[in-house]
Amino acid sequence: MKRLLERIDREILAAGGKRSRSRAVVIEGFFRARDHVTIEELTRSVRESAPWIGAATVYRTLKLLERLGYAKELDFGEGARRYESNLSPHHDHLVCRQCGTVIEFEDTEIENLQDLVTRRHGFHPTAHRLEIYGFCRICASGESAERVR
Amino acid sequence: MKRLLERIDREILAAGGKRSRSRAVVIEGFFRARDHVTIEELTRSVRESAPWIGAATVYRTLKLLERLGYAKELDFGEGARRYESNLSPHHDHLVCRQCGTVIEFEDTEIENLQDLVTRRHGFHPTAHRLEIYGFCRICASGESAERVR
DNA sequence: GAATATCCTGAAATTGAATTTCATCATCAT
DNA sequence: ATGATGATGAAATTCAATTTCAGGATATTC
Repeated sequence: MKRLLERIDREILAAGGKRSRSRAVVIEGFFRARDHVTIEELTRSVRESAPWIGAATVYRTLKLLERLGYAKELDFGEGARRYESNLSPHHDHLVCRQCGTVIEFEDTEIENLQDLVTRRHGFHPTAHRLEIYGFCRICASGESAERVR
Repeated sequence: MKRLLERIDREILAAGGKRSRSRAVVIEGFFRARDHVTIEELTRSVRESAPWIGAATVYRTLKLLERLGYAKELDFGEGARRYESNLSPHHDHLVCRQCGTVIEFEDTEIENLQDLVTRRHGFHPTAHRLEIYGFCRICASGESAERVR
């Protein structure tokens, strides 16, 4: 984690940016937070230890991390976007409409078929999004206790 | 087309709704418009023949069509949502980031693999979205003339 | 270690799509 | 015709996201 933060720091400097206390707190908070956080959730969380931090800074910092390739923006159609760290390999998402749980999965076969489709249309892909919405095992079984989010 | 509009009319009546001139214009405009329109585009278009129609009515009418199963809401991350008619069979989208062209494709193999994935996680799918972003044949070849949208 | 250019900040203002409110009008059932 | 209720357009509101702005912090140059 320390090494990661230092590396990001160096990249920001190399790109003409400067260090800042607030940004450091947000970046570390982001990597420590559970994945798929909203800006609002992350803001609330970093403010516990650094209450002066404004939401605008959190927005700005996550855009920055996205530009540097360390974060990915997600949109599960909830109104607010979510962010995940981009350290783990590519994957897609199962999103439970009841409890909000997000299950990540990886399927190289699907990816291969996607490549076939794009090739068939002479299309040059740069990114894709695949989300499957529905009910997770627990919620589908009716045991659904409470809404997590 | 006439039969379709009449059928929708009947369904609205059956559900306790009433007819209205504005709504009829919007619905017909929607099915006549090219696919994947934004509310703003559709509003502009219906106002050519019915300038009194407000944007709120277009929003409301498309939500209604969605509820009845005749329209689908799309979000290509452009800020504004798009809508497509839900008459043709299920398909996914290739979205060109240069010219905005949307290519529809259908791939039952991908769908099957998706089912496998969900089953593997005990997940009960209700919907999914798969979009591949990149550059269409024309834009990728550099001939890209102008931005259509 | 001062000077300075420039970046970063938090608060507040702004944007823009989407939704809601509200007074009025239109449509359906009787 | 009449009454009940749905639908309308304009305006107000919501809400996430972005931008503005004046002040503060940080790197760089000497």
